[in-house]
Amino acid sequence: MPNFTRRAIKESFLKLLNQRPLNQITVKDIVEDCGINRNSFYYHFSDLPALVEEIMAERVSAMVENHPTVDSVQEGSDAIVEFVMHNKRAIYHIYNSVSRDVFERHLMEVCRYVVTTYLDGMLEEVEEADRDAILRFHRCACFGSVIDWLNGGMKDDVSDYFRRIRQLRLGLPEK
Amino acid sequence: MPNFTRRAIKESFLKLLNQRPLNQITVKDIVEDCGINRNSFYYHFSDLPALVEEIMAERVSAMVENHPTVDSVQEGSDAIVEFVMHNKRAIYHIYNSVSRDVFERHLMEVCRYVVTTYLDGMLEEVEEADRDAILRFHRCACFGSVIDWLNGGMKDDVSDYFRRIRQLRLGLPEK
DNA sequence: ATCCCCGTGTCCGAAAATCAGACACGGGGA
DNA sequence: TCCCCGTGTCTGATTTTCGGACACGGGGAT
Repeated sequence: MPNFTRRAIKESFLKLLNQRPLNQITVKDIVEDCGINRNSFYYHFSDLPALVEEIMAERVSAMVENHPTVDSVQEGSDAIVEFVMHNKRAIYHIYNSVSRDVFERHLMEVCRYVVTTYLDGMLEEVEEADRDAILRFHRCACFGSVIDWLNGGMKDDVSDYFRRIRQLRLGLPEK
Repeated sequence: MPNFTRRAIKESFLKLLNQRPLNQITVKDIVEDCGINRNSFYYHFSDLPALVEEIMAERVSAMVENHPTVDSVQEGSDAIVEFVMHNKRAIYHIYNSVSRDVFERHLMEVCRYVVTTYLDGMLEEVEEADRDAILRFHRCACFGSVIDWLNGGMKDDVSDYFRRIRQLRLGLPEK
């Protein structure tokens, strides 16, 4: 549980990320913000990209843990919406920066988790190849919705996008 | 700035203090809550009363720093009200425990600061002995208001008490 | 082009903080 | 009375943080 410095570094980073884009945040800024020695930063993280990587991975697993039993695609997408809306500004800065790939990779991982957790049980009688295709379709739909929302200036509520997807039920075999 | 463990101890303590009275909180509870070794607690604080003492003192100075230029008794009492209302449950548990004296001592210090900061300038032509008496009266009035509020079950808004005091202007020489 | 400032990443040894493990003490319940 | 549990203290090992230094490279100024 300890390693409070490690946590303080992350908090300072996210705090700064809510103020300006990532490429305007230096290691020096972070260590000065939480008042620690610069070497202590490098003791915990090899460099700044490593910090970004860890935070992204952390958010994914935290979200998964907060919704351990996703028993409906509603709950699943709610988790994604909650995550995205709560970290709105930080996501904006990460997305519009050199670390876009890191964010997209983890976002895709979240979508994969949510979609497979819910849909897998509904596709038991579907052939393996078809099932993979359907899951991939839904996963990419979730992912793309968030990306679209980001590119659209983050104006609308993301949940609208997901609601539309659920209503369409594209790629789902008729019962 | 560092010493994050020290801060984590305080946060855990206040967290627990929002759940149950102080005499039901042990050192063991605190160290387990923030996941540190028990010795690390004793490294930072000699014992639990010392922790209470430091937190109280800290809140006083924080409040003073947040209102560096109290240019009206309105602002001054607002600071007290804000402090009291924001730490409602914690104050309740501290007040109804063995550490009541610690709380009262620091609360009185807050009132002293607020009252003297504002009233001192208004009492320049008053004699030394009278000025002291007037200041003491107002200081104790602020202090007593909070105590009264605590004893009354913390139901009303404390600001009502202060408003009444300001309206009465007892002990203030007529201009 | 050159200089210079600044952040980076790395190293070192010193200092501080955290740890595990033990001990005696005292209060309170069985 | 015995026993459990939290306390407060100690020791030494380990981890973490620190200050200070270094070379490197990019970018702005001259």
